[in-house]
Formats: sequence, structure tokens, C-alpha cells
Amino acid sequence: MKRITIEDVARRAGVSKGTVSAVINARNSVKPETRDHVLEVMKQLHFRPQGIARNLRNGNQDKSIGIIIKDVNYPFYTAIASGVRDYANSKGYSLLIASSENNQQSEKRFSQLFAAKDIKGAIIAPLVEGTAEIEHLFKLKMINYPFVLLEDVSGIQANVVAIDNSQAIKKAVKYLMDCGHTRIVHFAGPPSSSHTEERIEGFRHAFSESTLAFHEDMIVSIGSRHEESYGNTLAYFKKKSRNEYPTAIVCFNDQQALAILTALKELAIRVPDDISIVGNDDISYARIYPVPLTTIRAPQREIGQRAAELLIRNIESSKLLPVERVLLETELIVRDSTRTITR
Amino acid sequence: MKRITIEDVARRAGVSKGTVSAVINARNSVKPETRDHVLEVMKQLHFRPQGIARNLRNGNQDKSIGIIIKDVNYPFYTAIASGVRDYANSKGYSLLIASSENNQQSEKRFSQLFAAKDIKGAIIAPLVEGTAEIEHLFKLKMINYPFVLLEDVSGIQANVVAIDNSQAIKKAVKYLMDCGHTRIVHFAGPPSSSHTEERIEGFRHAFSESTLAFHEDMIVSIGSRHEESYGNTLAYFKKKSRNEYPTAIVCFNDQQALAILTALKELAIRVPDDISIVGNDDISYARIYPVPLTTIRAPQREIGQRAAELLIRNIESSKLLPVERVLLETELIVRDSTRTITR
DNA sequence: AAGAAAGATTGAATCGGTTCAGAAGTTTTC
DNA sequence: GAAAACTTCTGAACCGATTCAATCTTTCTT
Repeated sequence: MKRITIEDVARRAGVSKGTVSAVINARNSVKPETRDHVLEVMKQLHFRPQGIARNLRNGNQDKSIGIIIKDVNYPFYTAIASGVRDYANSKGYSLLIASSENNQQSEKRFSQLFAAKDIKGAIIAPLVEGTAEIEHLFKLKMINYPFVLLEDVSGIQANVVAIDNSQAIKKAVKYLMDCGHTRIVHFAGPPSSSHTEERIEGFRHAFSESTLAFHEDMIVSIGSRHEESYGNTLAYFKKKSRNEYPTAIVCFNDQQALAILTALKELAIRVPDDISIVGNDDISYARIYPVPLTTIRAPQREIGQRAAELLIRNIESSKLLPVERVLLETELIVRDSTRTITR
Repeated sequence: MKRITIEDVARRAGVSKGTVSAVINARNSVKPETRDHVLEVMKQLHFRPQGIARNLRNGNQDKSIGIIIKDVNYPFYTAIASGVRDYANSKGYSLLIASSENNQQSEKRFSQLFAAKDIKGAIIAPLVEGTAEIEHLFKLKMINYPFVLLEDVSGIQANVVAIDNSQAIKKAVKYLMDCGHTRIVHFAGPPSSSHTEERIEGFRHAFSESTLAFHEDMIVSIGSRHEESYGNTLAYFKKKSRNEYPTAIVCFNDQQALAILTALKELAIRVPDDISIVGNDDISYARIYPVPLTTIRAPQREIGQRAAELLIRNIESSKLLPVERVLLETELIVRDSTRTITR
């Protein structure tokens, strides 16, 4: 089935392409009767102008940028997107959001789609193995709009705006140690995320800077999707007797923390009385969790704003700017899910 | 500053456009030395291929649809978007998300942007006054890709997938009446939303179908943005003496319900002991609200899926399909924020 | 060393619109 | 009633890539 073009309309209406174009663009240099006739023919033919052709001729005026996040349903990412949006809007850019849903195929598809649509630049929360892919895309297949990464992926030479994950976890662990906890455990995230690595790293570091000893079994991989984390938490505690329980858990993120909270409730383990919980991210709902969550706040809107600022600076610069890497500070937010231990 | 084209590269590298194109597309019909040289020149010139031109020539292969939601940070909309995404993916379409942030300008900009990018179709949660605008855009300015609306806007002749808002509120009110409540109030949403109208309508209807009398002051307009609803709730109760308090509030949506819950806590009004609260939407966090929320569930993912299904059916049909209007059923979810009244 | 085969490059046509100088037709002016 | 001034329309050129038949080079055969 062939596409109906402006030419088909022109032929059928007995006018020139130019006239049809004038009708489409509502130029008033067209006699009303002619216009109505052309409009009529367009309707008959189900004509639909192809924006891309118009855009090519007009030099692709519209200023738009894209963001690829990992999950539209996780407020952490939507908050970042809001930050991006605010800054982008103030500079006259429109933001298109794509969600990779933690799927590398999608990530790749979207970065190509952005190129096909001639987006001016993109902000990407990369999946870890995806990075090599992305670099590959950008290097070889010439999908080379400016971009900013939201994770500090090792090895890639690119603009990055992120938080210092290692520091964040350290803050959590240090705080718990200050509260007198000694049996601290880290419930780690999905192995596919670079965040997971960095956070484990930070956990280790916190111990090496303290007098407490680190053991491998303090790292428990339970994922971050609700069902998965919930199930793994249940399993973890069912394998242990009560006196083997840790007194504190440092979570991968707040989403995971909620699943843990739910599982603990089911197991009749009280928070913070029996176990203290520290989250990560401080999503907007963390404050209303069944137990309001002590967590490490990542400045989500600011991340978005800074990333947008950096991206747009790169887009609008005539020369190639040197790569930048900005790490934002996190902040410990103490709520009700942690308590001090008195010996 | 002129855009660098394939021609500039060709000239500078002393080859033809065809060769440069071959290099870009990594066709192996190019001698390695030539390729390296061209690549080098491209780097020097900061050449970046224009996807739009390529796309025009290739007949815009990529299948993508868009969705315009009102707020990326409200889980109700992201859940719908997920539903759309799932269905779209299963049919090979990519989903681009845009957030109008309740701003009509944005809504308009995005619908035009989608046209410029030659998106195949769109799903739109329209702002009420925006509807006339949208219709205008689609009728006159020829931005006429197929689209599906997520609200049943009166007057517009378009595909709609939505819930029956009036029914939903009726369910809430009936339930409260069955629980023995007589002093029921509706905290209405922002006047700019058609949802607001329909919900007020449903509230009225529920009374006219009962033995209880309706009074205008049972409708209290407090908005849905957190700060606004919170403040208005505080103000509402401060104006009243305790014996004038309603015994139940039907909320505009769950976001608003959370603000109300927060305000009531501040006022030391207990839920559900002093006042019962019924939300609307059943966003995923409603179950973990400080008081787990009794609410009317809108089948969010299903809304998304059905909308996507309808949209894609329209996109892929060769003839113009008749307009469809599907209203999905809601469901009362009873949790802890409501109680029965014993006289 | 000539002819054939394989490899590399060219360039005109193409995608579907927009633009604008100028042609054709119509109305106003004096 | 001829010139001037409008009003409508036309159609060739253009936007920036891709494609592919035709041509030019190089390598291989015998």
C-alpha cells in the first residue's frame, strides 16, 4: 500500500503541488473555493502530510532532547526526568522520555530511534553491559548526537552526571556504626546495574575504614524488583535463626527497601526494634512508607537539571567540549526505620 | 552556522557522496584506506548525519507511537504508560512519553512535535480546554495522525479509552452510605480537568439515587497538587467546629488523598475513627499509605493496553475506522481508611 | 600480456514536502 | 481602455541523505 503524497492530491484536485502545500499551511494566498476543493480531495484520499519531509526542507527547527530511563514506574527516574524537563523547557527544548525497562534491546532501539528522529541530544541511564553497546553505536554507526550518562560507567569516555554511590553507602554504614550496630548487611541490587557494583564497593570501603571486619556473606544479592526482593528477603530470614539475624540492613534502593519492609512485617520482625533499615535514593514516597524510611537522599531534580544543563551546553557549542564528569553529594535523611543500639 | 552535510565531507575527502554514504553505513565495498580517510574527515568536520533525511529516503521505517500524560510523577499515568508500552512492544512499536505537566502549551507543542517526528499515532490525556485546541490542530493544521484520548471529553468526536468516572464515584459514595455514613463530602480536583466534572457529577448522582439529600457545600474544591490540597484541607477543617465535620470524604484521586491524610494527621483527626477516606485510582503506593487507602481502582495497565490496541488498530488499518469509545469498569478496594458507623 | 573477474567509486535519480520568482488572471484607477 | 495593482497559481529548485546501474581500477588467469 503506497503512501499518499502531496502530488497525488495535486493531481486529483487538478492543481499544482505548490497550491496543495499552501492549503496545508493555511496560507491565505489560496482562493477559498480552491482551498475547500483541495481539502475535500485530501479527505477523500486520507492524505496525511509527512512531517519528516517538511522537517527536512525546513531544516529541522524543533528543539528536542530525549532521556532514556530504566523504569517509568520508579519515582527516582521520573523525578530526574522532571529536573531535566524544567531546565530543558527554560531553554526552549522539549523532552521526550523513553523507558528501557531494564532491557538492553530497548536501550539500543531508543538510542537509534532518537537518531532517526533527529533529536538534538540525549540523557541516558545506561544498563551496564549496554555501555559497550552504546559506545559501539556512537563510534561506529554514527549515531553521534551529544549525550550525558546518568551513571559513572568505568571505561567510557563520556559526559556523566551522577551521585557518588560509594560515598552514599558509606554514609549509611557509618551512620549505622555510629548507632552502635555491628551486624550490618547489604542487600545488593541486580547484577546488571553498575549502581550495584559501586554500592557493594562502598559497603566494603566503609568497613575497611572502621574497626569492624568485613565478611563476604554480608553482601546478599536480592535484586530490586518488588516480587523478587520480597521473596529473597523471606528466604534469607527463613534460613537463619533469630540470633543470627543482622541488626541492620543497608538497602540497594528505596524500592527494594519497601519490599524488604513488607517481607519483614510478614515475618513479624519489627523495624526498627529488631532490625534497622537504611534505604537509598529518597524517592518521594519514602517518607510515607509503613515505617518512614531512613535513607540516603540523591538530589534527583538536581541530577536532572545538571545533566540537562551539561547536555544543552554541548548541543549549543560550536566546538567539541571536553568531557565532564560531575558527581553530586548525597545526604543522610534520618526517619523512623533506624534506631541506636544500646549494649 | 551551516550544517555540515555529506556533501561537505565528500568534497573535502575528494570522493563522491555515494562513497561517504557507504562509509556511514559500514558497507564493505569501501577500500579500508578510503574509509579511514573519510572517517578522519568526518571527525575533523564534526560531521553528524541527519537522521531525518535518511529516514525520508528510506520511507520512515521505524514504528513509534507517543503518549502525552499530564504528570510523569503521578504513578497513575506511568502505570498507564507501562500498559501502552507492553502492548506496543508486542506489536513492534516503540513508545515515546511526553509529560505536559498540566500545561496546555506543552500539550500543544508535543502534539506538533509528534507530527514533526512522524510518529505513527498518539495517546493523549487531554487537558480540558486543550481539547478544543487539539481538535483545532487536528482539523486545520493537518496534524492528523490517529490518536486515542484517555478522557471522555464531551463534544469531541474521537477514540476514547477511559474509566467511567461517574460510576467510580458512585461506587465510593454508595459504599460509604452502606457503611452508615450520612455526612459525606467530596473533595474535588482542579477545575481544569474533565475528570473533576465527571466525578462531581457522579457524586451528585449517588445522592439523587439515595434517600439522602445533596447540598452544594458537599463539594469542596481543593485541587490535587500536594501542597495545594494539603493547605486547603487544613483551611477547611479550621473553619469548622468538630461537630460540623463530615464523617467521610470522597477524594478526587489518591494523590490528593495522601495530602488530606497528612493534613488530618496534623489536625489530630483520626482516620478512619473520626473520618473515613476513599481515594480514587488505586495507584501502587495507595496500599502503603500511612493508613492503607480504601479506594476505587482504575485498571491502569488495562487502560494503557486497550488504548494501545485501539491506536495500533487504527494505524494499521488501510481504511478509516469508525470512532470507538471504551469505558472500563472500576473496582472498590476496601482497606483501612474507612469504617462502618454504628448509630 | 590480454582478457576476465572482482573490487571500488561515481553520480544521477529519489524520498515528500516547501519556497518563491514569475506567469496568468482579475480588479482598480484615472 | 490601457496601465497599475492585486490575487491566484505554477513549477523548478531545494533540503540531506540512500541507492544502484554504470564506470573505472586492480587483481587474477592462462
